[in-house]
Amino acid sequence: MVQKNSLKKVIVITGPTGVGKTNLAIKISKHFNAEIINADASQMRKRLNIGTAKISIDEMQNVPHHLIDFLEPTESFSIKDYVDRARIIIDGMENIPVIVGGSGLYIQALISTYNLNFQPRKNDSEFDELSNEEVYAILQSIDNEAALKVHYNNRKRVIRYIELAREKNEVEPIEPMPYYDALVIGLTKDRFQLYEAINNRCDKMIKNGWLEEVKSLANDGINMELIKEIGYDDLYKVTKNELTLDKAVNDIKQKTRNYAKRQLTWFRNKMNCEFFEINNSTPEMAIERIKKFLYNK
RNA sequence: GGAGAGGUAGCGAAGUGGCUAAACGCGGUGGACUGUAAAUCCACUCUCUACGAGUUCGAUGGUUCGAAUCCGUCCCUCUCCA
Repeated sequence: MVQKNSLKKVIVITGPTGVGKTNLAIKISKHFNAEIINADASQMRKRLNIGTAKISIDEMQNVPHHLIDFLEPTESFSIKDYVDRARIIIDGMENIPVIVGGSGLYIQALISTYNLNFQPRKNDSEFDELSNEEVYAILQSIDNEAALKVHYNNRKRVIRYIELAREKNEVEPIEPMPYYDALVIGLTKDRFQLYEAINNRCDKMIKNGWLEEVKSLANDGINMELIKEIGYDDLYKVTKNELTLDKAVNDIKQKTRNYAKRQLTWFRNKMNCEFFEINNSTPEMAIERIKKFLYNK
């Protein structure tokens, strides 16, 4: 059993999209002379700048940033890749690591001992001809316990559970435990205000040239269908005159709001967050809390 | 002023005498989720003291054992003609 106080201390700043993570992270990092490790899957990708609200070099204010802007737009990447790279960076870091982002699963996998020794997801077509119910029946027959955890319509997860079940005997189980001593700060905001912020930010992104960003990607032959980040496909359709800009913008706002809600569900139920309501708390309060966590004072 | 069409739950939209508290879609809310996670999926959504009860389908008055559905009157919206 690893003693908790022997684990490396890390700060995590998470929260739904548009809540103001970046801003707070910079303030905190400057105060503690910390370094930021990005935990936002979308912001890892190069050239998806405006649409993912990626921090600019200026905004970084000389705070070192890691694992941001390093993947090709459609390059495949997984949680395991992320965890491996992030841990190398964090474990070798002299300064305080501040993990910032909204990809809950990535954060969870990074700060705890997720079992990532299984084979990655395959792209096999074994199940192509089968209905959801039929695929689910296969899972039931080989691992009924796993089957009870998914809905048969959640095809992606059902298939993944089949893959895991087939490997189960070859992979050593790992107890879920903390990997770092993490203080997880979850930023929240009144729902209505959060949605307004998302809407406004989306309008701003369009003004800042998001559509041009999309055009440039498409012009360079990037397969736009492989970009699953919210908005890119909608705007691509606008460039092809398949959708009006107005409609696209509305759809994007809608999808982003839905996404923020899903994130909140995750933070509430899957992560051990200390929530900071952004209207009722100041960066100074967060800094005080972090001081207490780091230096026990 | 005349002729037509229509007013259904937050929105769009079915329903045209009992099986309707009212299909379906959207939105909203809650939830699941250990390898593409800005993904994938599920549930709930008139009200309440909630395995039961109470109020709904523009308003109002009727017909009927029974109406969102049939009839009268009124109000409002849209299109066309003046």
